[in-house]
Amino acid sequence: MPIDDWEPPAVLLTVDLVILTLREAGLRVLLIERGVPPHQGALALPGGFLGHLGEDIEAAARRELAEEAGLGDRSLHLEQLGVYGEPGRDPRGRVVSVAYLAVAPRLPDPVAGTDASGAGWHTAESVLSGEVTLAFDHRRIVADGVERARAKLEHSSLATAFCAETFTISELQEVYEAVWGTRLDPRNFYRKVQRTEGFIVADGPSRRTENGRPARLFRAGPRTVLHPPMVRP
Amino acid sequence: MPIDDWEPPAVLLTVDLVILTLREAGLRVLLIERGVPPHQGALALPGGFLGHLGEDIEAAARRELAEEAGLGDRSLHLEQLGVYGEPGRDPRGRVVSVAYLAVAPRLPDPVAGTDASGAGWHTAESVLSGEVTLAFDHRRIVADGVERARAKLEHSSLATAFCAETFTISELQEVYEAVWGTRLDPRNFYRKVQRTEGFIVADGPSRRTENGRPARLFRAGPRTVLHPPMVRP
DNA sequence: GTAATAGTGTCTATGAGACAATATCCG
DNA sequence: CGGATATTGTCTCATAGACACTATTAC
Repeated sequence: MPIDDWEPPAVLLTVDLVILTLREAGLRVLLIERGVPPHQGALALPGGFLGHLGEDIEAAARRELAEEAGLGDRSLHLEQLGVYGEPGRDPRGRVVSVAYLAVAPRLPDPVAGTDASGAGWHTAESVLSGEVTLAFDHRRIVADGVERARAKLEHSSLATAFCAETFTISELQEVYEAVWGTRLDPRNFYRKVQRTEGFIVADGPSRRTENGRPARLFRAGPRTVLHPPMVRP
Repeated sequence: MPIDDWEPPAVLLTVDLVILTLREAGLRVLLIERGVPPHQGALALPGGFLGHLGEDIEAAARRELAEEAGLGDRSLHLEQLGVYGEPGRDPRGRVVSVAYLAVAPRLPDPVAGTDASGAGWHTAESVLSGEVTLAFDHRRIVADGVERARAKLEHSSLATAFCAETFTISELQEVYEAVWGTRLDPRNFYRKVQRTEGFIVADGPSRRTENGRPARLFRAGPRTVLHPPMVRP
């Protein structure tokens, strides 16, 4: 019951980033090593406080993407994941965090000092299984981010955000297999993707050196929602 | 670039509620008439500031559900919708709002003073079309809430949250038709829902007076995610 | 009986999944 | 040529959607 001179309480706002990408062994999430208390030295998601009172929240997310992950120039997929504001989640006081999900194409190690247990790309599995311990409630945020990505692969063209500008259908299939953790039939996948109007559009005639027949190149099409959806086995 | 004595800025936190239900003419959203500036007298979503610094955000949402909507006792579906924190959205300063989506079963007029243009259940259509004007960015929040509900009807058992404890299959169908704004074939709907294991379970043998053959009664089953999903036409 | 709604049966078109077959590269 | 991957073709099964039909109430 507000009294006459009641003033609403003010909270500290942070953004946290779940940045996903694909590397050799599959789905990875970018972790940094905290340089300041609390949880100094522990692994955590990139992120930080709102820079100033007038900063837009998504702008703050993009700023942290640049500052903490070195992913400033690129225009990667970024979407809001949710708010994590449980009292007591941060010893510095009432800190409410807005989590964002970012998806980056394959790229070289972005952060410095990637020693075995330090900052860098960790497999999603190692984080979700608890093999790697994160500060705050960041493990839960990663879990929510991975689940969001898995769900959006079904109904949106998010998978193309894991790929470079142009890509082959097999590369796109690897995205689905890595994020979902399943195997898909290349032949059925091929047709399914092609028949989904506007999902991918042909680019160059073909590419590829490695081995076997060269594959055609595609790029992301105009469609962002998929009808019918890709089905998770 | 943080300087040595830099202090993170503090923001004011509010919760806003998109409370959906079904009434005669279809999908409705609960709006209140603002009693204080800014936008005094205008229609807006129920909501308000965090009560005190230690209040959990979802708890604040439930508190507002009780205080502003008179829906305290009931245990309705409540899920986080997202954060709306654009600078300038609220003239009182930097106000960041966490929006929640609530779904209520059919119930009598909950709030007082339901005059034509005042507080009460407004059709979702009138809000989305702009026929009814809302304060702040609340129209966008309603749009996001409705779209969330539409999407979740496909893949979750959210539809049962629009129904009473027990319901008939036709009543469940009315939920889908109202939220999606489409017509469905009762016969195919009937089988589809029945074949989705765990979605609904039989309750009483039958009920219903109105007209025609009495319908069997069901209640929500244990399953919350639907495989395969209900498909939006 | 008729009107009305509940519930069942059946047919068809479409898409998913299995998998054979062909194409095109490397060596 | 053989090995590898890309791409196409075909078959089968499950399901969505259309819709005839039966069942059970009120009048």
